[in-house]
Amino acid sequence: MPLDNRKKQVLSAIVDDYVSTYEPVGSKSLIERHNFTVSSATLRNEMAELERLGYIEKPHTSAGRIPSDLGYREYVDSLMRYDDLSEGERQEIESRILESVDDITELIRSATDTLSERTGFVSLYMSPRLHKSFLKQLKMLMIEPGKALVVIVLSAGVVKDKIVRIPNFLTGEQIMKISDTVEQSLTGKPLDEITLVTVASSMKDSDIPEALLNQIVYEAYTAIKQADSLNIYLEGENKMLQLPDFGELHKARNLLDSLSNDGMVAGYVNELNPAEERNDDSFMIRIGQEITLDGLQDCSFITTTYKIGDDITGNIGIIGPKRMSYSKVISQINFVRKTLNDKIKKITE
Amino acid sequence: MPLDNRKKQVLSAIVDDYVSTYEPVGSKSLIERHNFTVSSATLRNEMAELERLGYIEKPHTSAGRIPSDLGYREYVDSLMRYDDLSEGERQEIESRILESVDDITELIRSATDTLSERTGFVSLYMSPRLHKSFLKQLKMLMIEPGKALVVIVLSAGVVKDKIVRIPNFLTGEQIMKISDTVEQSLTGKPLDEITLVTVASSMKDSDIPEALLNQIVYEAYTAIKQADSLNIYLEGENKMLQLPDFGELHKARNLLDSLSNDGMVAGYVNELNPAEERNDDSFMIRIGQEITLDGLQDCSFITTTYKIGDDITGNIGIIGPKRMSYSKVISQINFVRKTLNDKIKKITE
DNA sequence: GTTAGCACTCACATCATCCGAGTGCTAACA
DNA sequence: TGTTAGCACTCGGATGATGTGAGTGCTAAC
Repeated sequence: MPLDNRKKQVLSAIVDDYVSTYEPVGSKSLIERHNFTVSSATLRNEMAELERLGYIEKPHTSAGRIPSDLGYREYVDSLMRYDDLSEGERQEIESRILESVDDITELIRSATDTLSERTGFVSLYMSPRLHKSFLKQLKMLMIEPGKALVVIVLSAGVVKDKIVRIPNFLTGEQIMKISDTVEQSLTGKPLDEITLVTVASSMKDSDIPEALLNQIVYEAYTAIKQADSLNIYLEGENKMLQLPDFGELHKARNLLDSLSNDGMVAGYVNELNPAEERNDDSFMIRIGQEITLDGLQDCSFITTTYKIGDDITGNIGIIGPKRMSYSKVISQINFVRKTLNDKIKKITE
Repeated sequence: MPLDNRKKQVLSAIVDDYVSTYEPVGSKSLIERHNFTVSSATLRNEMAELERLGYIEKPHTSAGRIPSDLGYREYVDSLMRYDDLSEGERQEIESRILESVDDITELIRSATDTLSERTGFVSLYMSPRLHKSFLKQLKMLMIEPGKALVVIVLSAGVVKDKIVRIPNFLTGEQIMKISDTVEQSLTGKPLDEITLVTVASSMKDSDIPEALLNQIVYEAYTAIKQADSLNIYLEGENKMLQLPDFGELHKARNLLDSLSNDGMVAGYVNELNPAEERNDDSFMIRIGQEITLDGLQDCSFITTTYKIGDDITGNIGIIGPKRMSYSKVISQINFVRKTLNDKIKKITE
């Protein structure tokens, strides 16, 4: 049963007030701040009803109401109006995100830092998911006997490398030859189609004794696979301590302990990415109890997608208190994403 | 004027008690916990004297005494006894520090993580200082027109790379030739002797028009210099919130805000490294007000040095509350450093 | 030089009290 | 039937008085 119009107004007003004051809002202060044409008594009735429906709740009997997770959800899904950034804000963001650097990672990181600075919350990015990207080059460079550097160039100019062990007696020329062979047979293949078998079979005509190749094959394979590993970068954890939401020490502890487990957070953010083909402009939003990560039930996740070329995507977003100004934050993320994508495009031509 | 024996005992006992209880220690509880042969009244006299000399202080009139920074300093310099780690502890540390990986950075990081886990404090490492290391290889790899990867191999097998812009029309062969030329003239040079002029002059006999080389020269030079940039890695910030020392929110905020400024901390830790040639076993210890970094005056820094080969050093250590068990922490750091150095040696042969 | 004794200090915990913003409910009103 | 005024009630939080106890410095005697 959808909410009637006045209930929507009331809920929206409660969320707005609570977000800006961080105090439970009562019927009387609601009247004072907003242009309701009815009396506080009527609002009390509406509020009682909204509470019965689960959209708002009371911290205790004699206090005002605060939005429940369901209330925030309703607000985000259908009540809030999107803010537009001012020209000044846009310029600030644009100038803050570095583009001079040729390293895409630096670029993404600066976008993430910008997000944290502008929202005052934790921001994050996930490293690009490369399994859809294809191999453009693979070189092996002898570093010293027994040690080589594998350099992998992927579509959109993403470069990864890894030091690997090789048999001690292999010479630089042999390594080059091997790497050329492997490169030739793998070039153009998407990363997720490259398996240990693919790599091995690419070398079966080599004049290096097969038994000796195993180690190299394996190392080259792990180097390729490692390029596709999932990393997360978090920025601005300390800023969360400024928020009243985490003003009690045990809450702050909980929060930071949870966030310090990078792997868990990365896994969760990754899960949020739904169906492969989707609208890039959309946001993944998780509020309060919707979050299945221990210790982050007072938070909300808002993430979206950035793109490198056509095949490679990653996530960028924020983790903030669920009591946040969703419209403001979303419009910030939206513009940062847009700017980031533009600048990535510029760099990768 | 050095402290007489009994004063040393008293100070030492006060530090020990305060560290373990986090409560100001009074004359009576001092008698109870330690085998003093004198009465509490005598201790009170000694304590009044120690206070006059600046080694201990009172939080307020009717409380016990706590060590001052000077008191901790005296304790660290001449009163404490070094702990030995148990066999079990040693084994735990040794097994916790990865050695399977060929990446030295991973190895150092795991040592740092171990430190944080075992002390419950923030641990840190500084990236290796490479200016003393010498260039062993320099390769430029064409990635796509206008873009190349510069790979630098330094002594002790340290590898760095950077993507650089190159003139669009240069071919892969030309790049290889250029990089061979540069490599030939720079190999064996310590990093801090490589300047823009050195790099440029290495190419003056090349058959590429000089004007066009400028960009490459500059990029190669920055790639080399960037390899020597100073990075810091901090681990375990969240653990500090568990400590009573930062049990008040504003203190916790202060602490985390200060620690979040990586650059400041890195600069400070770097400063702590004194004269170039020094005993590697030594520790840099800074206590409370001795620390010139804003917001960290309730902390102590304890850092030491790790080595990669003969030319390359870096720092590893902890930042904890100044009220810490110095002997325990130092022995942990000491053993971690030792283990780390051993494993680095094993990896680099 | 050491010690027992004692008056004094002061942070902290406990408890009682008060205040006020907010609620639900009832009865009257449009 | 929906709206409103009025009212009794709730309860968290602020305020203030009080008591407790660990600790101190000082003095005088050993």
